Amino acid sequence: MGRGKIEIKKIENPTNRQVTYSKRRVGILKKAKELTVLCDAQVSLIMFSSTGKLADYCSPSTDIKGVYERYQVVTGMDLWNAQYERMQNTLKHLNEINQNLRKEIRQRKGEELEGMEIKELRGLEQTLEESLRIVRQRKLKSTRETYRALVHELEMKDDNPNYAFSAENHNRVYENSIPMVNDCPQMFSFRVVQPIQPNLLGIGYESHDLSLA
Amino acid sequence: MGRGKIEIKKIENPTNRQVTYSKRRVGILKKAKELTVLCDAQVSLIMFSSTGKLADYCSPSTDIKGVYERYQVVTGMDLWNAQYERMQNTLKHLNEINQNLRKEIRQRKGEELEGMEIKELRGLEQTLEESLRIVRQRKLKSTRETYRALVHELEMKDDNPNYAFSAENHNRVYENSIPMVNDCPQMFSFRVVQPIQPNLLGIGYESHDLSLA
DNA sequence: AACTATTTATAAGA
DNA sequence: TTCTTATAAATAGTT
Repeated sequence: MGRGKIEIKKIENPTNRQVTYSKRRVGILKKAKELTVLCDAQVSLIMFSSTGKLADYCSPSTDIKGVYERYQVVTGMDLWNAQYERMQNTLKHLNEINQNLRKEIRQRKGEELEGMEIKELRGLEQTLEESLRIVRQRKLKSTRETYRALVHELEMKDDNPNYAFSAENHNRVYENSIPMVNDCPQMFSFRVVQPIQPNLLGIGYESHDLSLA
Repeated sequence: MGRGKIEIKKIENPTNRQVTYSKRRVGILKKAKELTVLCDAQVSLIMFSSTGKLADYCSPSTDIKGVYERYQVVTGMDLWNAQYERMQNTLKHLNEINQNLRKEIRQRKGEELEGMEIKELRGLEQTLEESLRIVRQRKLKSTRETYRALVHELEMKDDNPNYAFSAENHNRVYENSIPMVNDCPQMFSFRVVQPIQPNLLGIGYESHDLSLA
């Protein structure tokens, strides 16, 4: 496409080469843009001249990073460094650990006991018994403290008739946190931490029966 | 350059668009190759069709990785950070999940009950009771099965005096499944499963007391 | 950088 | 898809 046909081989004259590069660079960039628009394609074109000058084009729907990432996904090519691989391994490892933790929880819930030997079952039974003992102890302690707080409050009311023990007050006091006049209040303040993914991070001990013990 | 001039805008007819893409893809690839050869340039061309199909060219003097590294050097752009940050977030997230799973396990063990409200304690108590019930049921089932196996073996011995009830035989039969003649755990071998990373992956129900139940 | 003869790319049709 | 072909577009050599 010119005054004469040329052979496709390196142009030895540097000036001619540079001139041809300039012309063709414009041409191919135009082609890339047209392809993007006409055909709704994603195109990334990067060129370095023999003198090292950079010219590039990238479809507006994305950027170099995006194209690069997509390219590596499609080709499965490892474009990233050792650090990336290390991170992937860590990621994989953490996932395995989490799977195992989930399994332990399921077993502690009495699910998925099929593969367990009797010795393991006995060990699990013992830890559950111990846990239950501790939790009951704790619950008892909590209950006693709440009771003491209530008694204390009633005593204050008796001692001081001006003390407002209204229904509102009562509700407010017992609704979320229970102030311990003579004990540790932080025990009852419960901060709800918003999990990033509730279904993954949540810890729930669903109460089967909410009536008082 | 065709039977008629076309406007450079998206070709709405999908078939035409695909056909044009195919033709122009060939054309631009040819241009890229020619530019490489004629002008001794480094060219990287990556194209995704609107259907997601990849086509690419890269000068033989380098590869995609090399071109992008060079691009990075010249532009000062960090192509890795986006991906790296995303992975770091995933890592962080997995770690949070991990922490929460560990916390749930600790609480199911009766540890770290300090921050819990009485309602939660009651829920935990109930789930532990339920778990314990299931585990005991399972243990009982295991025990019965082992007992039946033992009885069966003894019957075979009675019926057939030639049946070898040697020490070896005995060990083989009772090595993994546990015969409960009088519920004697230390009698049996305890297989320790080596975790991949003991401190991270192991599931252990450490028996607090190995004396007979 | 412009010009323009010529080659090349490709749009439309088969 | 592939081939054909008229025509548009790109560009080699020139100025």
